[in-house]
Order: sequence, then structure tokens, then C-alpha cells
Amino acid sequence: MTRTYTIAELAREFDVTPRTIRHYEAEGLIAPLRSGTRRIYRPRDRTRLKLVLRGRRLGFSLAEIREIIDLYDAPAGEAAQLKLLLDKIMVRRRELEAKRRDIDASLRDLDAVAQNCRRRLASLTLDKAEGGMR
Amino acid sequence: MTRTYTIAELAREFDVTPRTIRHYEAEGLIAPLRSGTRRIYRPRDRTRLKLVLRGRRLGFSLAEIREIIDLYDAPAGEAAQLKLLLDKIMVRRRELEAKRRDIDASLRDLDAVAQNCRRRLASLTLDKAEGGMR
DNA sequence: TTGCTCCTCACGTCACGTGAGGTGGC
DNA sequence: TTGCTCCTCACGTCACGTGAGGTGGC
Repeated sequence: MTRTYTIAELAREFDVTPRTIRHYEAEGLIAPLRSGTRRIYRPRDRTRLKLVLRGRRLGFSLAEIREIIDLYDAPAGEAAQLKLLLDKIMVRRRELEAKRRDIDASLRDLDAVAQNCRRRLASLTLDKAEGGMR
Repeated sequence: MTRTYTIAELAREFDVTPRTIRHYEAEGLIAPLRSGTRRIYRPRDRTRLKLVLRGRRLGFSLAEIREIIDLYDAPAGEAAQLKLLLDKIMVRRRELEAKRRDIDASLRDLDAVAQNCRRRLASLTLDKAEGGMR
């Protein structure tokens, strides 16, 4: 008897609205059990939701997220199939690395502004001290 | 006399549609010059567009992107203002670091699937070789 | 005049947000 | 019965996509 979750529990845990979780189900990304009309989420549903939300935070569309998650539980298959799967994985890898470069560039820009900010602040404090010495 | 760009040139360079660029102008994120009805983009407009697109690739909303870009050319201001600016910068920094953790987690997952994939592939090739030896 | 590039509506779409109104078990 | 949580429509919004129809300079 493994743990289950209600929609509100998952919504709270991942800080999204129930509507968002229902939407992912309507799009076929999650498939919880039902007890009458209520949805029952198993650990694997929770894991899937987690993956979807991580993809969303990185700016992927739901269609892209679906393809990425499909890579995780792709059928074993033939050698040709496995090579194709490896190719797809490598394409996604490169996309993620490109995103990381974007992040690093943004961090560099922010740090430059922050440094400039601190210099101005230091010189302001200095002026004030000199004013006091006059 | 510095360089200028047409909307089609920028659209090609950054691989977006002209509509996207016009939309950012409608939202007040870029403000190109006009020659009659045609838009004329200066280097600074191009830089702004670049920043907007980088923010978009990272999944920020246009409202967030506006706030982030505003951090770059915020007025000098008083010490209190500067401290507030530094606070905002640090908030954004933490957001970016969280995104980087998401990326690293995704890369680890993908690499695990890829490794598994390569193992299966290797064992398949081995089976084939053994088949030939029989 | 013919192309080409640009323009402004304006409706469609994707990923939800946000109520409106109704149901089911402590 | 009263709350509480869940449900299903269904319309609104944000960030554009995608034509439709019209204009201006080689």
C-alpha cells in the first residue's frame, strides 16, 4: 500500500494551482487514478508532474516536455531505435547547454551592474565621511 | 553615422518573426526610430532585443524581462535607492541560480538515460557477435 | 508597372487564470 | 445540515502566429 496524493496536496507542494495540474492531465502528460470523480495521484504521477514543472521553469512548451519525458521511458527496442533515441537525447543535451550559456551570460551582466552599484555606494559613503571631516 | 537595421534583418539574425519584434515594441520593450511608417533599429535597439530574447529563452514573462532590463539602466540615485537596486539584483541572481540547478538536474537525468541506452546498445552488438561465432 | 519589403488590423492558439455552479464524504 | 474539498464547464489573458489587405521606394 504505497502513498497517494490529492490534487491540493500536490498543488501546495509544487506551488501551482489545481487547474494547472488538471491541464497537464487534459494534455495527456499525467494520468492519475480516479475514485469516483476525485483524482488520486500515485508516486509516479507526482514524479511526472515534477518533471513537467521543471521543463516549464526552463521555458519548454508542453509539446517539447512531452517529447523529453518520453525519452525517459522509451521502449527498449532494436539497435537502430536505440541509436535514434541517443540522437534525440544529444539534441536535448545541446539545448540545455545553450540555456546554461544564456544563464551564465545573464549572471555576468547582473554581476557587472551589481559591482557598479557597489562602487557608487562606496563613493557616496566616502563623500559623506569627507563632508563630516570638513 | 552608426549602423541601423531593418526589422527583417533583426528577425533573420535572431531567428524570430517580425511580428515578435513588433509585439515587443507594442509592449514598450523596444522603441526604434521611424522613417515614415518603416521602423529603423539602432545598435541599442538591437541590444535590447537581444536581452529580451535571452530572457524569453529562459522562460521569463515580458513583465519580468522588463523589470530585469530596467535594472541595467536604472538611474544613479541616492544610497537608499542603490541598496534597493542591489536587493533586486540579488533576487534575480537567485532566480537564475535556481534555473541553473534545474538545468543541471535535467542534464543528469538525460545522461543517465543515455548511459543506459549505450549499455543496451553494447550488449546488443555483443549478442550479434556471439551469434556470428556460433 | 512590377516586385519586394514594409505596414496595420484582426482573429487564432497555447498554457493556463479565474470565477460560476454543482457534487460527495466527515 | 453545514463546511470542506473536489469536480466540470467556460470565458479571459498573455505572447505571440498567421493570414488579409494596403502602402512606398528601387
